[in-house]
Amino acid sequence: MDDIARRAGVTKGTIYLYFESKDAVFKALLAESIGERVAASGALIENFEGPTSELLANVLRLLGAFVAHSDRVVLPKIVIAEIGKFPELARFYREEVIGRGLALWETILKRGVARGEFRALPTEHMARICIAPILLAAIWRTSFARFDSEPYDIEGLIETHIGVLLRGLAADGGVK
Amino acid sequence: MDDIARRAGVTKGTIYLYFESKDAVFKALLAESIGERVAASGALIENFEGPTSELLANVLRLLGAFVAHSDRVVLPKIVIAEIGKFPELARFYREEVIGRGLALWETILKRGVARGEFRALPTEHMARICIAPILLAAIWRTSFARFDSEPYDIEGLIETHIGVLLRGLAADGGVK
Amino acid sequence: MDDIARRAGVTKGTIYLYFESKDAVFKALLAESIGERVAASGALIENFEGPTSELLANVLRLLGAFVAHSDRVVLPKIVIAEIGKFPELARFYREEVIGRGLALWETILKRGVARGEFRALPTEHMARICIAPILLAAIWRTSFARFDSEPYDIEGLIETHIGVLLRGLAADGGVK
Amino acid sequence: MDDIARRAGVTKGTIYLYFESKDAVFKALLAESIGERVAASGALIENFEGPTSELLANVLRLLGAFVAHSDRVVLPKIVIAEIGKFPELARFYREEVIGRGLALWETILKRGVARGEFRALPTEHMARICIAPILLAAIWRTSFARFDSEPYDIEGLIETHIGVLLRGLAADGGVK
DNA sequence: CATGAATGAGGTTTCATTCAT
DNA sequence: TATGAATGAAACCTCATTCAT
Repeated sequence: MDDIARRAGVTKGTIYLYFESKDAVFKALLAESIGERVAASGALIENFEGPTSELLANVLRLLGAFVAHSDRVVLPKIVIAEIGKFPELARFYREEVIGRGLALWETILKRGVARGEFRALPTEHMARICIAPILLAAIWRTSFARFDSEPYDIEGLIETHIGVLLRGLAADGGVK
Repeated sequence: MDDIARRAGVTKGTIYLYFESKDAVFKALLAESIGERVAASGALIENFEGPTSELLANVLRLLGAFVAHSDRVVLPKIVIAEIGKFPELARFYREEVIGRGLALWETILKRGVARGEFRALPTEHMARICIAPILLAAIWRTSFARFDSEPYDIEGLIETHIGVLLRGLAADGGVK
Repeated sequence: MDDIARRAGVTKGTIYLYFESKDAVFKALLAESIGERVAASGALIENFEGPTSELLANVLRLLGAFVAHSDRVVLPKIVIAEIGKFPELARFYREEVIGRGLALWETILKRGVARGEFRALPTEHMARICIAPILLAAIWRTSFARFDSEPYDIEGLIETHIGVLLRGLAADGGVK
Repeated sequence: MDDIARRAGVTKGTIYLYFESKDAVFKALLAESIGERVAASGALIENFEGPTSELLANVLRLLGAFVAHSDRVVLPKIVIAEIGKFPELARFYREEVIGRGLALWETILKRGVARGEFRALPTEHMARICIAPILLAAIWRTSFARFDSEPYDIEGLIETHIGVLLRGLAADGGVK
């Protein structure tokens, strides 16, 4: 908390004027970070008109940019690190962030299947496979990037992921 | 440390006879957990004779089983959680575990390309894409599984991952 | 202080315009609560004309009603609770409240002795014995009453106290 | 806790090796202080053979000596002071100390009535009247004694209390 | 006069580490 | 070699007090 306070340019006590507890600070951060993002993504998905492959690539690039450049990328790491002491935080993250995120991915995947673009694969697994490299990149950037002389190319990772994924998913075998 | 000591059937003080610090305990655990695994995998890869797709699937299934059933699955989570307090641990993990793991995956992928089975894609990214769902499953099991009424089907995830990945990687477009 | 401010319908800062410190707030509260009460009691005692037993009973009933119904009953508890942090408060209470209260009781008791109604007993002790059940009731109401399903009958306590006390004090052995 | 630790000649952390919380420290202190005392008093009362007036005086003198000389006399004050922060402590004290103490006093009083020594008065009130000067003395010694040049004569208080009380309670009007 | 945001010392509690036995 | 009592720094949190507006 001292750290958070110092970065905010205030003292520890001040934080407790605005948040009830450390838990609450994280929750608010998560809610604010995710709420808008999920809403925006939901709208984007709903209104998208082109091929699902393009939609899927767009969403992945959006998330990739977030992980590559936003300060909020620390959130997954914080949640994992604090779970031991604040179990309630895990529940909240599980439901509000992961749950809603997976739901969106399932929507995308089902759209692809319905339009005859994607093969029908278990969406619960596919949603996780889509997101996994994003999570890995987030953990990478917050935990290990400091040891590398040159920054890891997250955008390159995402493009490679998109390429392999779309080919792997394609209904016609991925050939053009 | 109390916890660790209790499970080991000794007292906290005893641990410090064998390890210099908490850091050192984790390091030893990592080294022991990974050392043999990497050595075994290295040998397996070196000696494998069949198609690389089979090799890749075998390794993923091995890792999947590890994540699904071993107690050691907690290690990634512990490393992420403790990084804030023990930066040295992160460095060690980065080099000894991740570094060597990625090297092995690059070996597999290059073998596939060399044999004309896989397309030539940036191996630094592909290695991470291969491993990402494994990491996700590890974090899932250690952090969020408790909130789900029925356990998540990690083996199913791995099989789906293998299916999509091999198709996405295949040199001939993935058609059979 | 936040609590006090909220109940007063102002904010914490405002209190410090009128009082120097938390100490000062309590002191003022004590002075105001007790000052008038002691003055009134002093006058009542001075002007009373009937038997001292009646005077004593009247004063006890007055105090009993105060303890049973007034919000100010919290004062003794507050003083006891805050003494550790505000020693000056204890000194003030000792002198202004207890000292003057005991003096009044000694006046009553001496009146009874002088008029041949009461036995001559050490007034320093008798004054405390008279007041003790009142203090006990105050502490009871502010600290333990919440655990009882039905409220404790403070008026009953006072009447019993008066009965026993007058009999115990009576010069003629308490028989009528 | 720092204070407690310093007086015990250890550091704050050490206390937590033996007690779960501050609450637990108080509870243990109360239980240990009172448990034996109540048990002893219970036995004393049960086995006493003489007149109840003597029994009552003995018990009061015992308690008086405790309040006058024991360090444990701080307990009532501590309970009252900490009630705001540790409500559980109040419940425990109410039940284990006050509840059992009042029960013992009611036993004594009923014995006196049964033997024709005491008048029949509401025991719930009488028990409190018996104990009230003891409580007052305890609070006095722990909170206000420091302001007096010469120590207050607690034994004198108790003797006076006994004298007045027995006379006030006596079935025959208190005359000898 | 009044506000309310901000402070910082102090409170309880945890835990990696040490050391006499 | 092993113990386990003890430490002390650091964590989260509270609250009396201050001060720019």
